[in-house]
Amino acid sequence: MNKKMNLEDQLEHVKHRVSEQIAENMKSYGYPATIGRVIAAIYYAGRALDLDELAEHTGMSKTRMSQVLREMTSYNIAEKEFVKGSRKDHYTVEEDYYQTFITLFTANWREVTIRNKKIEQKITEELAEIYENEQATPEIKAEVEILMEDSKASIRYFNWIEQIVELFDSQDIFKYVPKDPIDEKKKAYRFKN
Amino acid sequence: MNKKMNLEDQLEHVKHRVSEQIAENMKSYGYPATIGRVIAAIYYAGRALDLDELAEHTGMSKTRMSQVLREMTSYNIAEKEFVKGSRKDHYTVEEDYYQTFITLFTANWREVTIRNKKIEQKITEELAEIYENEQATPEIKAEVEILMEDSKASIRYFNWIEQIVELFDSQDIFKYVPKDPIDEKKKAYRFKN
DNA sequence: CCCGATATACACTTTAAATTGTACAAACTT
DNA sequence: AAGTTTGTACAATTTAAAGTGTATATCGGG
Repeated sequence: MNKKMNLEDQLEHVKHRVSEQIAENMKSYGYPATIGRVIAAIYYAGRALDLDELAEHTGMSKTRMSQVLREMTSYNIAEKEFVKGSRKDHYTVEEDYYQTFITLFTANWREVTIRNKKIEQKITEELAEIYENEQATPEIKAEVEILMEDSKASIRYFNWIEQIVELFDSQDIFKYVPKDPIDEKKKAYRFKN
Repeated sequence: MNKKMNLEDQLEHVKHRVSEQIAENMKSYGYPATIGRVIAAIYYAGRALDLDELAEHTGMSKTRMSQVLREMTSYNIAEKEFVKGSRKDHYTVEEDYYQTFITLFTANWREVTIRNKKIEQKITEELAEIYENEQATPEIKAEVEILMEDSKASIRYFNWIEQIVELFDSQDIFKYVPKDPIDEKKKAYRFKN
């Protein structure tokens, strides 16, 4: 630790570290790190920021900010906020950690289930076609039946995933794994600013 | 769909599609797609495979197989199985979808909590140091206090994540979101082969 | 103790994802 | 209507991740 740093710089250093930490966590969620930097920037600013300000704070191009904020709004972890007298789009972000987890987790897995159910649909059709082909030998038919079973098992699994998603999305998860009581309280005045 | 394909080829085509589907899903879990191809290869083979066989089935290099299987064993979704009369390492994989989800989910989030708790530790120390510096003005101290609160909130959140991990790892999740009854039954004779 | 077989270390190549810069369209100002 | 300001499309570049090939250490069998 550089002892010559003044206290303001040390504070900035801490904030930067937190920002990188959130960025890294976004990667673990399966999303671009830049999302984390944007969240940190807006959080520390304490107000909605526009694309130029975000580019400034993150040290990235405005183009990238545009891309990332679009992605974030699509997941509902950022939203535009009207600012009087300004033509620029200003963005706020979800600041509740629990909610961000839930939102990103569910967005990811919803996508997965939709994709997989579509594929299973196609596979089922393809298998039925093979099965009904008059050239199908008993051996072939037996193998088709196994693959059909696999497909059904896969669908059952994705139904379970859907229910998991629903468990989080509905907030019911907190019934089984409660938030820390302190955070429970905070919710009450979260929108005071 | 190419009508000239014979039925065996059509079956292979379905299997290949499933393999790619699992591969794609691994990416959504945040792991390399190749893991999915390895799982599919071993599943369809119906027995433990060695690195050369896996390279053959996946069309990839043996080196890559070595890397991926090491990664998989580290997550406990693959394990070596002794095969009499062979010097090669043979691998089996976890075939239960639910369990694979749980294993990969918990591996990922455990890593995240460990990493973040370490960082919060450092940040707390750094903030304490700033706070106790005799040059710290009241404004600085006030800001440190806010950052300290943030840090504590972060730790509370990661404690919650740890509990979520435990919920899955302990299989308690199935109490709240049960498996499909059919899969529940299957468990009983899963190890018959 | 040497030989062939195996897995992997390591440096390199390829592929995919993140990021940028330029150009332009839409909306606003005068 | 000409001139700004803003956001973003699109192609190009950079960076990071996945994958390969050669070289080598390790092990078991003769």
